[in-house]
Amino acid sequence: MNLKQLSELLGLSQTTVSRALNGYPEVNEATRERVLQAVRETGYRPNKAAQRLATGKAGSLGLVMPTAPGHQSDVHFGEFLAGLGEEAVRHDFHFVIMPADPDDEVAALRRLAISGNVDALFVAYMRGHDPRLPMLKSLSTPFVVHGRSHGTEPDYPYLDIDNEAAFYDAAKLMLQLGHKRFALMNGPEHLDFAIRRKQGLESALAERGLHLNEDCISHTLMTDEQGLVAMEQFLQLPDRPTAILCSSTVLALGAIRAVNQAGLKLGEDISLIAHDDVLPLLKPENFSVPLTTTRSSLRAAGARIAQRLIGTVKQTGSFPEQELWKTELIVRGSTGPAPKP
Amino acid sequence: MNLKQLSELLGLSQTTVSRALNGYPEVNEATRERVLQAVRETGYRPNKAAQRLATGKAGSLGLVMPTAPGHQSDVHFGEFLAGLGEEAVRHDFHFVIMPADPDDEVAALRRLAISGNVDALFVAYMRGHDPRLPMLKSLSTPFVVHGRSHGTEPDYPYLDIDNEAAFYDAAKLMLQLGHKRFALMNGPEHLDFAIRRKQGLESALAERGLHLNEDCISHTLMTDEQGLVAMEQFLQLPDRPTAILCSSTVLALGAIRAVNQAGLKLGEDISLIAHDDVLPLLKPENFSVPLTTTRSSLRAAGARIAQRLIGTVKQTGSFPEQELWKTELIVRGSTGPAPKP
DNA sequence: GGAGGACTTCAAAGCGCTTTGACAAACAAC
DNA sequence: GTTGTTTGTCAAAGCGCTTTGAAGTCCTCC
Repeated sequence: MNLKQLSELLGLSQTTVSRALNGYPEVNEATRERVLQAVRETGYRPNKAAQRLATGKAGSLGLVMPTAPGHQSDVHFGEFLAGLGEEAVRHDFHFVIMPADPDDEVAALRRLAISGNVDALFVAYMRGHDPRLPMLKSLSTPFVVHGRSHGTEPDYPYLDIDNEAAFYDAAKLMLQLGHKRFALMNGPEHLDFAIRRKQGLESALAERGLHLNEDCISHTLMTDEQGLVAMEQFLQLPDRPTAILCSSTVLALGAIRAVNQAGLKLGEDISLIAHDDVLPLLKPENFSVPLTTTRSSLRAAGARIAQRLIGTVKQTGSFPEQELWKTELIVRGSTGPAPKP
Repeated sequence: MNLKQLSELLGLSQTTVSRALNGYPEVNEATRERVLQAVRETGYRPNKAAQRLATGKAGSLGLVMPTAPGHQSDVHFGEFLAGLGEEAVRHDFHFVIMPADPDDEVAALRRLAISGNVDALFVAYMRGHDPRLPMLKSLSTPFVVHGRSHGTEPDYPYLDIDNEAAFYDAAKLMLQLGHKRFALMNGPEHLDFAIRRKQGLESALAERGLHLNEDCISHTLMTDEQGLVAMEQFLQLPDRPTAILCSSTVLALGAIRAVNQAGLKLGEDISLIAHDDVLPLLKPENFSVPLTTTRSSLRAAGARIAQRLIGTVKQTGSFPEQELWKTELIVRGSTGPAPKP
């Protein structure tokens, strides 16, 4: 059943039926009702590809999903997608997800944009000097970045959390508790949030004349295994750190296993603050020792970005181009006074 | 840059350029090379919507993502998507994801299929007597179901794991270890896998003349919190169970917290076997007491389904309509002999 | 020298929708 | 009775691609 058949069935032109369906005012209400009735009876649905072709709008957001045979799937991605979805479902938008090898992201994003399949793009996993930004700016597809790109003029639309402040505050708390020896379990070095969190920690330390030793920084994928390995290494250091900042509750999961295996007590021998993306699976309060965290909901960020993107596409309302969300520092049991030497 | 412009630029007809790009044999190799060169220089990409409209094929798989403001995002979904993606990326397929309220799944799936936006559908979270099956059969869009639907003639294409055998085997192991009092921590009651796993357990018990008490069955969402709650209730039963079968490592996570909090020892006081979907975040070997599991990779299932769907769309090769994968029973530390009374 | 083939290329139709510009019909105003 | 204004409807063009059917060119072979 297509528009032509439907209009023949009704003895109307395609124009009139199309307008009746799309809410145009120049259609007699009685006619519109007849059309709607026929749609209900026949189950007619407009062909999206044709609509897209005719209007240039498709009601869809595009994103690139990094994937590869060996590539670990990322819980953060799923959670973010849930946030996007929550908002998209309200506006009858859908997603076009292009899976791509992480090394091929620029090209994949470009393909997606130019394909004419999406109205707007969402971009994540930002790096320092991210090569996708110049590319995106040269295109006419609207986009919003989750995160920022260190080293690039911040003149693009983004939503980020204040990673630097988050880790600055976390470090401050540790300092107040008397900790002097810090370690940082961070995400991959090239990622923007990792850069900023490190800066946040370092500037808090610098204020007290302290310095972060290279041995006490790990940059790894955000998996619990990597957390375990990194923590094991920290614990073997001659002058082992007592204050750990950790970029994810996922890393913390492994880190805490290492602490337990070493027979140490979290919140006494070792204090730890993790960044909490509010993953449903890893609630900080559910850890055997509840975790002190810097918190910001990934899902809420997803919903907000969807809102901005859809608003832009539909031209309803205007939004700030740049948003920087503060994180909350939530103190629980995993932080305590520095142990006496 | 569109096909018309490109062909004018080259002084060729649209036909020839189109054929050159799509690998048709009736194009002079020299001409094809010229076209390809021009594509490289101009960055031309065909408009997908137009291609879709012209060919009826879009190179996309459709799926419905259950979501709602209060709805917990599901790690299993993300992991499955990763599997689909892994395969899709090889064939330059993408996904169209329609977020939908869980109560609206049938309609959402229908919309997605009829929209003409997808070549094939993937369907999950199967229920007993699933209402989506009759609907799907009435459409002409190819689809593959992950799971099965208890109570429906199995004449539709599916990929499932042998849930019944998995839990039958798990129960057998427990029985051999001398356990007599069983409990089941299952997923939502209406879901197909939950039905079959329960059957598997019950038939193993029946062989020994044992019976599963209603108190000893929980049907909940697969979250760690629900696991905690369910286990707490089991532990308060007057004649508390010693053998727990658990439908997910996520549930097990909470369950084990409850066991620990009760001061009991996993693998001694309580034995537990969980089903392991091979989530990267929850490796059974990383639990403080490594978990005995029935294992089947969700990600592998996703990849396989993508393979089947894409194969069907592209008409390359043929695949079995129905596949039933065996799970592996992997014995680790969480199972031990039944405690002496 | 003309028939038959192989090889290339092209103009035009069509996919299903939206939108432009034209046009009846009905009514109001002069 | 003409003109002007709404109101509701339509035919046709166009979105960017693929594909059909036709046709031009160049060989080969009798």
